[in-house]
Amino acid sequence: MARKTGSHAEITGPAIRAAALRLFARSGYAAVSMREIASEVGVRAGALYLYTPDKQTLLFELMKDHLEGLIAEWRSMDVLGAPPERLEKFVKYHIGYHFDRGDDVFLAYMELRNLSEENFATVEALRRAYEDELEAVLAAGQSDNTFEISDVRVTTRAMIAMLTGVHVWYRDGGRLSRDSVLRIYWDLARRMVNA
Amino acid sequence: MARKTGSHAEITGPAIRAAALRLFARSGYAAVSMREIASEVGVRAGALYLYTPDKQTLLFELMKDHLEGLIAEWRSMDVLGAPPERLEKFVKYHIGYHFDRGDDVFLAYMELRNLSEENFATVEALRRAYEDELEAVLAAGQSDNTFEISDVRVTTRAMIAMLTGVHVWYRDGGRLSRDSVLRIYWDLARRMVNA
DNA sequence: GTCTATAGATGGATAGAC
DNA sequence: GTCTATCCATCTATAGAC
Repeated sequence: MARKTGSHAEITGPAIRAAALRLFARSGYAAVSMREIASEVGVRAGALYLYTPDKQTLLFELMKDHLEGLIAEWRSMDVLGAPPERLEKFVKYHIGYHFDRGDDVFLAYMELRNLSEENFATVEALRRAYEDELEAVLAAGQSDNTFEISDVRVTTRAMIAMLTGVHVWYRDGGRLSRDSVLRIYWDLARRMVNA
Repeated sequence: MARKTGSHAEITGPAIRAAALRLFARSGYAAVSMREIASEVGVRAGALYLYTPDKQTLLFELMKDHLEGLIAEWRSMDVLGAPPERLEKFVKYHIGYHFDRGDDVFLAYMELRNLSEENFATVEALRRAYEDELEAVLAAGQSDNTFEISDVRVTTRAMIAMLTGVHVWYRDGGRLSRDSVLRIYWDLARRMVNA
């Protein structure tokens, strides 16, 4: 962790973001100090300001980059298959993302309150765009009668909440394997739309 | 809001708790100052310490009292009906509680990270006890084959997450009435267990 | 690029007057 | 029961040395 004085632009920047992500996710944005982040990286607090104009921007960019990546990656893999296949793919993609990047997902979910008004609007639009990806799948299935859904919008929100909840309890090495969890949640999602 | 100096023990105590609840839910525990709470109540910060030993205890008691009430009220109304009826009752009870006491539910859900180790253990046990109430209903339905569930524990958690998510988007006066929301979520929950 | 030092603000909590 | 005043810790962010 500790590091001697010198030039390390290539590693310090990402290290700061990684430390901030981990600490924000664990303790909450407001409860984490810049000194704490710096200490985790092995620099002094002042050095952080070479990489971010302020703490708020650090939080905002973590959330924004995460959500943009989440959406872009999904769009790159969503194909025009039948709605049930697309839904299965979405469910497993979403939960798989939680397995590997749980802190990112958690942060984007928990720290909305600590964004400035302007940053909140940007992040909220991204969250809505991601939700719309699932909603499009459900709507497609309703149109061709492979799904039976009473309210597409509410079902979308309910399903996202259900899937995101996996981060509350899942830990690697526990009672269930990742594959088991994927199977169970896909089964629940499938039933929610009568597929 | 502002109030003259004098004795107001009967109203100041509850007013402090109400203000703290609202502010903690809106901005997060760590982001709210004791001065802010006091200002909302119409007293100075020092006066708060006549009613709570410290800020941490204020948070803890809000969460603890809410969860104890949530569990006690449910236990007082859960009867030994058939599992599908009991599940319907639970779903509507849980969401109904969100409608009327959204801040309490939100707080107990979001501020776990800001509890001291000891307080966390207490609150976590209460949360688990509430989860167990739903799990008992699902397990009963699995035993008598009115439900078809692949993993009772995971289904319990998934359902709680789904139901709790209603607080993210529901607002009175929106597109859907409370009754519509209850109906839609009950339908989703019913499908999750193939009832 | 990082450090030391510090300005300037704000935080939780307490003491003592009323 | 509440207020004023304040202690002391801590915070974000900046300035200037290296």
